[in-house]
Amino acid sequence: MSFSKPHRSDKALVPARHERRKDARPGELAAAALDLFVEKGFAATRAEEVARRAGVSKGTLFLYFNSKEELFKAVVRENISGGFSQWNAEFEAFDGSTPDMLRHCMTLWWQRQGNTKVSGITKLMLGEGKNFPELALFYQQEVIQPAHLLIRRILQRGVDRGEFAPLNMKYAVFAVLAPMIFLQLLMHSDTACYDPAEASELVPEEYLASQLQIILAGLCLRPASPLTKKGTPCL
Amino acid sequence: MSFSKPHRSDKALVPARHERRKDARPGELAAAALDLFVEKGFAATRAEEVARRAGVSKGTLFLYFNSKEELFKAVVRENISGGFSQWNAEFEAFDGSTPDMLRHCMTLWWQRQGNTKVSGITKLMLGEGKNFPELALFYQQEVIQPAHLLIRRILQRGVDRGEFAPLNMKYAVFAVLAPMIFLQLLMHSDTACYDPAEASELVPEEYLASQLQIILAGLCLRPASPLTKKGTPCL
Amino acid sequence: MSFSKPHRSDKALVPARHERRKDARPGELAAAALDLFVEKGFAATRAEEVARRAGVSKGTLFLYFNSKEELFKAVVRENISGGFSQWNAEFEAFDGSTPDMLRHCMTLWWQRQGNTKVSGITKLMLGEGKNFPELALFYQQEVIQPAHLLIRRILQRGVDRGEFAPLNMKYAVFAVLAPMIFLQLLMHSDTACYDPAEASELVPEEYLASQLQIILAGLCLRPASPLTKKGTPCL
Amino acid sequence: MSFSKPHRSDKALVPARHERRKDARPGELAAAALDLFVEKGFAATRAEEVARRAGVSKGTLFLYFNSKEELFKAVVRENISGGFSQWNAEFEAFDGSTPDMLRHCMTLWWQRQGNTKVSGITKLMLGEGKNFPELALFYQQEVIQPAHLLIRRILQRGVDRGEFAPLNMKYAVFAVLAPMIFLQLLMHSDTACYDPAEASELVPEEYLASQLQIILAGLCLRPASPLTKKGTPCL
DNA sequence: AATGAATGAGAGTTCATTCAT
DNA sequence: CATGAATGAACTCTCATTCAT
Repeated sequence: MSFSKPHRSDKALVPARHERRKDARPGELAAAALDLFVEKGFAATRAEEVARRAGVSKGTLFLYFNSKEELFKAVVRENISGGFSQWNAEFEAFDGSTPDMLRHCMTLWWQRQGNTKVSGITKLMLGEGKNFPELALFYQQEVIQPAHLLIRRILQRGVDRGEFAPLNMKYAVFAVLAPMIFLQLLMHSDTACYDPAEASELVPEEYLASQLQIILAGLCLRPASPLTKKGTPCL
Repeated sequence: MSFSKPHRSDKALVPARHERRKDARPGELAAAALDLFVEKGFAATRAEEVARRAGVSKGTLFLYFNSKEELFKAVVRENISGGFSQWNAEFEAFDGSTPDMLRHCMTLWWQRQGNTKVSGITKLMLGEGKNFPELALFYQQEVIQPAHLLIRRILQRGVDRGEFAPLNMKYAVFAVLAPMIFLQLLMHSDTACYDPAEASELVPEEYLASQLQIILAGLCLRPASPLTKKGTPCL
Repeated sequence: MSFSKPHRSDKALVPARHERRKDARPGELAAAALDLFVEKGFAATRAEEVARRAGVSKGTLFLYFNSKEELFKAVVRENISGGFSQWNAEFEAFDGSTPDMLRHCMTLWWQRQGNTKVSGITKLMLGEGKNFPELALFYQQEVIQPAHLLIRRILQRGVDRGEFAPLNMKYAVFAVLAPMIFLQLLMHSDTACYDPAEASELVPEEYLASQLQIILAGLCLRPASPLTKKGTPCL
Repeated sequence: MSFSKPHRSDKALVPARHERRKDARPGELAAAALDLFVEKGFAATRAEEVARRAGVSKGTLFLYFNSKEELFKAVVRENISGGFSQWNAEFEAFDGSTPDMLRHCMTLWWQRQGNTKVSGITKLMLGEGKNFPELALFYQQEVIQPAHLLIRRILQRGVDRGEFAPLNMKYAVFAVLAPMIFLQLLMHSDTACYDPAEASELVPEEYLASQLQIILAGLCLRPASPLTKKGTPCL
């Protein structure tokens, strides 16, 4: 660390105004893109508008991102997949009970992502993924899989520590994910799908808590329930 | 009669090909449009492809529908809003308990619509509604409002017959709707959002049953629960 | 004449209803076409609308006229060029002075054509002729040339009878035609070009009379006037 | 300085090709559009052809003008309505007699506009105005009204200075305008309406002069003439 | 590095004309 | 004869992407 080349670190310490702009550009563009992708979707967002909102010209956008799809990937990396190392670190560091961990994660997730523009990306992928196979694949690898893995690790921890009964993992992961996805959709479905007045009746934090309670209730030895596939001893 | 040569008078019974096509066209086009709208979304579906899939030329499509938006409206009318009169008739005719009615409706809905291409329309509106305000308004009026009304009538019946406790209707309606919407989304989110293998773990019928059970459990006098807003005596 | 074949003449005497329609069709179509051509121009008039206004289907129109251009030609023939034989006959029969003849012709023309939908055809050709060379040629041959010829004959009669001085014919013909054309344009220039209130100030009959008076005043030996090209002894 | 190599600082003086084009484009496009509108009319002129004639691609046209109608408006502004401030300034500055002013204006108008492609716009509006109501309205406001106002001011000046008798303004304005409009039509009616050979017989300058003479003759107290409506004391 | 003018493939839509019935 | 369903070329306008400056 202390032996890094001087030039780069000089710049890092006292960047010229011009330089600072330059370094900031990709982030500013990705931020503008996030806004617009969430607002209009991927296909309906025009590259020029992203650039304008970031205060640069259309050409500059393509200077930093080779295509609209690359821009989208950057948005995902910066806002979602980039966070998994922290999530995983937090997982390692946590030392309470697994039900507490699950509750804690859910709360953090809600604050960091669910209750944020970022949740619009989930909705976007749901709606447009099929039309942009490369993005779908990217999202699978960068978001879906790490997320599933993380949840799986949490659940497995509960099983390993004897807090949870043995689980049909695929199903259990999904049970955790479902209410999160649903909430994200709800948050971005203004006039299109619900009378906003009615949609706003649902208090997200309470909804998450109740769903979590139900899930946790299912994470112990019980006879078959409607939530359980025939034959699976437990969630 | 059955062995007579085809007369002109048979025309009424077996319309000439020319005429039969004419009557069939709108339906064929709407069917092709449903397929493609569900597959690609509204904006990404090209009019010409709808026509081609219906076996006609681009011009023919516009012979029957003045615009792509009108085509979409026809798809909605034909597949969703047109069915509300039947739903309402069935509501009137039913004479079991209201919990039974709710279960019955859910089952029927799943067979008729949820477990069908039609459910893709819900997803489509969720994703693209904001970009097509006229369609969003149409969908609100033709689908959302009648659906909400129907559910509300069912719940109110339960209250009126003393089966359910007094309800905060807006919230209760939404509680019924939420799992239905979620399922529809799930069904049309192939590679985009979940490892299909995992998504398929969820058995829709069981999911619906379990959600219904939870809802029904909430439909009687109880103290405040996480599902209940502060102060509301019941779901 | 008396020996003509019976079949055709039977039909001519007592045409079946069906037949009568059939014979009337071309005229009805041409009449509808005249209305619409005058109202919207040639290019902007849709074949289907002509058919609808004539109470037949689009296909029927093309049964009687091979193309929109042929339809236009029929309109011209029926309403303009077909009248030249009568004009010429009247020319032969007239036996007053030539100035009187000119006045008489102008008046008749105003009643028969100028003050009529037909005048819209002149405007139409002026505006769209260049875009439809075949129609332009047809109109030249069927309308412009006969009209010029007729006027020329009238003027020549005046010269021959010693009523007019020798004329530079091309120019003189044009002097007669100009106010007629101008009036026709004015009649079909609603809101597009003049405040209708103002345009209506001009009384066509008086305008024609005054122009005629000026022209007639020019039809005798005089020194060069502004209306005369340098060197031409007279109009 | 004149022999120095081109520096960057020369840029302001001799803008780079790239930039010069940008400033020039709208004008080039409007010029090409003027040519084609006059040649073929508004509806029959294809956007792509305008672009091609201006040496750019279809997309470039719409970079500068939001629609074909906006392009037309720009043509009108650039070639006609933009000139009214100069006309009005010249009106203020002129200090000869009003008949002289009228003659002078007519001459200038002929040089600047009548004897120019621009006169084709008048013909175009006459022919197509009804089919493009928004353009008709624009033309009314930007051309017809200012033109009428200007002529009215000239005539009123004559009245105020005692050179002309009191006038029925609406009618008088129109008397001045009529020959101007007629000439413009004539100039753009090649093969469509007249044997070009014949049309060319009319010498525009002489035609204008003669018409002006007639009008001026009418601008003094006289008993009713054919040019005067019954009851109006003067033109 | 940054610009923004330029491109051109394609989208929805229109309409004269054809032809099976 | 009459129909009107069907066609497909043509039109205006959009936008991701390129590239000269």
